[in-house]
Amino acid sequence: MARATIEDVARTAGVSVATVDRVLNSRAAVRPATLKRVETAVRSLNYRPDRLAARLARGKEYRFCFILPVGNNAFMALLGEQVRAEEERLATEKISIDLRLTDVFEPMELAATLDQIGDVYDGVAVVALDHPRVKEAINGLADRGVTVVTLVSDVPGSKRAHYVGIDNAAAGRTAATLMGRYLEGRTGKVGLIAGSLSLRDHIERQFGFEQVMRHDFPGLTVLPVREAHDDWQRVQEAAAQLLAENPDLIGLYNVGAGARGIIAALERAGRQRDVVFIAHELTVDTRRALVDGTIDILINQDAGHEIRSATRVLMASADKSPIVEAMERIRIDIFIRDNIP
Amino acid sequence: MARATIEDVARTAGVSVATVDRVLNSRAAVRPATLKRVETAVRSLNYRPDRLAARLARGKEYRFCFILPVGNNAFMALLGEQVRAEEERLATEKISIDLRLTDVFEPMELAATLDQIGDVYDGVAVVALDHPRVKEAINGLADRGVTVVTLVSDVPGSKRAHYVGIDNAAAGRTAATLMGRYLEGRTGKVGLIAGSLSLRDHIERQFGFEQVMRHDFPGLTVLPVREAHDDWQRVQEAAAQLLAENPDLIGLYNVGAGARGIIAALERAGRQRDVVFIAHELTVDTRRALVDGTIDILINQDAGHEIRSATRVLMASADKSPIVEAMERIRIDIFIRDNIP
DNA sequence: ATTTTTCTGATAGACGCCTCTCAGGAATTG
DNA sequence: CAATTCCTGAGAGGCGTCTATCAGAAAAAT
Repeated sequence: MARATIEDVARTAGVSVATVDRVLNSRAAVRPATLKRVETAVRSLNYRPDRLAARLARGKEYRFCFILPVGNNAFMALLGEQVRAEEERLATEKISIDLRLTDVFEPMELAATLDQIGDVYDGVAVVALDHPRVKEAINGLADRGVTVVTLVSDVPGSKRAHYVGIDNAAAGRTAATLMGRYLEGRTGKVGLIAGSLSLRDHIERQFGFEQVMRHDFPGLTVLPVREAHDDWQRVQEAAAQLLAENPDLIGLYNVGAGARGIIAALERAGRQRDVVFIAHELTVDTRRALVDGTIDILINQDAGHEIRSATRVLMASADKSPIVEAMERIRIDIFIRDNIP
Repeated sequence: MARATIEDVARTAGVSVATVDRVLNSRAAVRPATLKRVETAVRSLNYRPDRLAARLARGKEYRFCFILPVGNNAFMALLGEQVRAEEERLATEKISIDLRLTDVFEPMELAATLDQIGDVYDGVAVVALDHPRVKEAINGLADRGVTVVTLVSDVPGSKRAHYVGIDNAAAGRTAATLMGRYLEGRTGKVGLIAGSLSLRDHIERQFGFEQVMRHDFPGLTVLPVREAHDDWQRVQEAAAQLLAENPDLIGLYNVGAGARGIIAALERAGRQRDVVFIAHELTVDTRRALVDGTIDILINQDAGHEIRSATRVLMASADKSPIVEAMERIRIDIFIRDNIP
């Protein structure tokens, strides 16, 4: 009942181990008849090479590179921490991970970083900007045989092998539905603050949010979006202004980062309780605000999960093994006071 | 820059490979002085044995057993599927998993099943009932050296190595807060239907729910819980009765399984829109009802994640390797129409 | 039928670690 | 100081797969 080995396959197929290996790893030409016999044996024994032994024998050290944005973005810092943790964890498995920081708001710089990446890496994971130049750089890497995975923000139409992140339009719709239900029966204005409208994830969230708002909650008026570049100080200014100009503001959705600024603005105005505030990403700031009641709902993507998923996908692509779809789907987490992890 | 091997450690410590091995696997007595030298070398080289090579060399096939409840419980069926999927997935890694079904509502039967489990297994994962006899059986297994992990429902105070599941009191509080916010400003009655009050997870959820309701939403009156044994037909009867007796029922929380029954009752009474309905676990039935709007909020625990987490924990315990806490924490997922996976 | 060309078998040597044996050296006891 | 017990070194063999080589067998081409 023990697992079948390559020798068992060879024996039942009546061929040598070498031939089985030739078939399995398409190493050399094998006559169709022999090929068929091997394949039959593999199936009948339900043989699948032992991953551990294979990796050991190949003796290959996988090298991956993660490219994250620089800056004082709490969520990105979290991602960075997780990359380091993953690196540490995978050190026992012949996998090394490098972490590079670059300016996300600068497509040219990001593209240059991508271009420079040598062929030392088997795979690259990048928090990307949806820009033609960046797309081109990603395609260049892919053409050179490097697996590219986009992280958090996708570049659709590029040759990236996989996108690791949430469905941002759905996240926006989620925010809208919850906002609408929390404000059920009331009328008033809802404000929106985004990082940058050149970040694909932000536009998509905004799109989803406004779509649901318009369709399902006509009593709520969505104000024009304000851009604040994911910098909490600029976010705070925008929020303060929004609050001052709209005494009847009853909802606030922070599409991007920098929730800290809104928290400060709300508390300064003393309107934490009056405004339903929905933000993204669980960080030290948002966690506290959620417990305090300043933030009513937090929409989150699990940074640790994303990093681990990205490496799993890169590994699978490196040794051509399949991935478990369900395992790699990043969920849109909803956190309220009571279910914070 | 390549990873250090056991030979490197031996060399820098000035001892033999055998001695390093003795230290690492506490195989035989080693003089304190030598031990210290080896430990220093290990640290300075940041040596950590290659997991793959170790597992290969040990050549051990791990055998785990999962014990799940029989019956027509959709969530449990899902768990079963996931066990089978995991078994398939891990076949390439020398890990075999058996699945046994037993009646959860019968402590004696469950305990008997646990007692019978031979020493063939390295680990057991069980959806347990919190009952003295069951606790005893779990302790018996643990004493025999079998790692036991409780799944979905815990048995506190037992010698289980780990609990894989959500914090059910928090889940109950989560349900209550969302219910309260959705019903903000309104007054009326809220009904509760549970599976069995001898299931620990159900009591805890109920407890959490009532706690928050009482404290934060005095305008809502929680009716006495009804038990319906997780059977959708009995659940339907209970729900129908509840609806008939309480025309001012505006909220319904299904603590256990059998949401299908409530969905049917609500639809038959034509009150899907008037009652805020919160249920647990994403299944084909609840998914549809969520999309339709009959269910307003679904609280979920990811079956796939739980099964994978359980095997990871069992494996880690088997080869004494550490686990990543964050990876094994089962989240309380909140699903609304818009973020269903 | 003979010469090529194409397949196949046998086998050895990694990969990094585990497990066990055996002999000899070191420390401990009397 | 001898006798005992305790440590340590050296090394072999194995885990399941990969990679490579080389000779010989089978098929294809001449």
